[in-house]
Amino acid sequence: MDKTGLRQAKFLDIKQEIIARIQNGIWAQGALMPTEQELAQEFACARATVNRALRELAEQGLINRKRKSGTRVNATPIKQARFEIALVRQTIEERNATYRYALVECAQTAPPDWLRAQLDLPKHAAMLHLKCMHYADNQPFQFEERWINTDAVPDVIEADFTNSGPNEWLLAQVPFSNAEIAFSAIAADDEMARFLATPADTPLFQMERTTWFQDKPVTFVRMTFHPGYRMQTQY
Amino acid sequence: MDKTGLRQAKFLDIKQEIIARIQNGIWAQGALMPTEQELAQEFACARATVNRALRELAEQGLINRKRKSGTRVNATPIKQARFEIALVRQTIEERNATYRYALVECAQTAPPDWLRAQLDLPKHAAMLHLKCMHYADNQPFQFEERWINTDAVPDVIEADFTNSGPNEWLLAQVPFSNAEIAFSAIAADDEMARFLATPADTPLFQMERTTWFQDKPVTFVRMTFHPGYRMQTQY
DNA sequence: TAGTGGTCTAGACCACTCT
DNA sequence: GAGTGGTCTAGACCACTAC
Repeated sequence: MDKTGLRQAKFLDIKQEIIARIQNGIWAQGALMPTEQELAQEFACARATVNRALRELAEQGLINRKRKSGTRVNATPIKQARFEIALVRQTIEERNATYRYALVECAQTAPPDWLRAQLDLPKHAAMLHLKCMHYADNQPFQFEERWINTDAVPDVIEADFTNSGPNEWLLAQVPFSNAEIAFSAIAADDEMARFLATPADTPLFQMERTTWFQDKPVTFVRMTFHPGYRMQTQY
Repeated sequence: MDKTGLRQAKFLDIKQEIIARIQNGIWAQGALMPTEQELAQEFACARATVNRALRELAEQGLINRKRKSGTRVNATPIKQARFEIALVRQTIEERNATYRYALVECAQTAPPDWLRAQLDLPKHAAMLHLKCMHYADNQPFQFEERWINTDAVPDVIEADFTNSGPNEWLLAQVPFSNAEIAFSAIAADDEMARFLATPADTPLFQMERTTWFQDKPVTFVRMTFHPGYRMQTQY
């Protein structure tokens, strides 16, 4: 079907049709939908094709599937917003701005207590503590404060962060780790205010990220953005 | 197969194995991976099974697939963070706190200019303008300011928002719409400060959401959270 | 033009869970 | 017990694209 000149995968057609039926109230919220077999008959396709459409809709949170009891339209859709977390460099270059990086500070220290707790580290763990700045068209864009667990990534001691940021280095060394991320609003302290060229106590958007590699804490980073920064997405 | 006592789908095993190989550097970043056929042979399964594993890894952004050229390990993984956007009521009840709602203000007005621009509305559009509060254990949790396009949802004029919030009503009326969402940090103005029981100019976390239903703007909402609020997730 | 991933099929067996 | 979704297979054709 649908050989009308448009070539779209059949399971996408089915997804669209199902969404439309839900939006138009043909299948009400909380209501039971037809079984995969019935839908496969209606759409004249294999059950696997219907299955893929329904599986993706379930992943998006629009429907709820249970063996034996069937597929239901979710009453309160717990929708998910997806944010792409890219390198600052990419974020800036996508805005057609010139990226510039500067290392502010770099030293080996013992972690503060709150960080030891957060990363579940032993008392005398050795860490590398960094501060750096990211600029877009020479305007302050992001202030980055980072701790790296030298136990998890020994090579970091010899790494040179004068010309490129620790994030890019880490991504090359420790690919595809797990992370926990948090967004919040904070007031600029004196240091941030100076680096981000803003008055003290300005509200700033902050992103914190803790990263593990194979259950070993690797790094904690606190990225504070310039005033007015917005994080946006569709869903 | 895989009758070793563990019951996990084979495509999940394959996913894990591939992630492990990437993490251990067996397949380096940017490198070409074996074809689906070769992997199917190695894992002694159908190509469709390998396909599903690789498809999901590609969705997660770990690998990059192109017809004819093959599958590559992504060099700079644009990872995605997923946030679940639920009703305030749910968010609060999940924290085992008691939810309370209060309507502050509700009036039909013309939209301010910036909102007309944002929603692409005609000059004399009619809108419902609402302010309300959400409490957790009687502590201020979220201040909500919302505009609803009465043209898109005429029934809203007769809706009663004294006992439950407009979001719950809208979800029941306009299921599964499209939305755009933005996070930012702002300073509390006098009104917010009073409602959130905080000094003026306190940094606050704010979430703005614009919602469409079938290409028609439905509502714009600005949710401002109590001081110290953090939005968290794993990825 | 040939190789790769993208999709689809018809059928099968299994796991879960409602009754 | 029986019905539903979850997965897998072996094979097929197609679309894209590097060569």
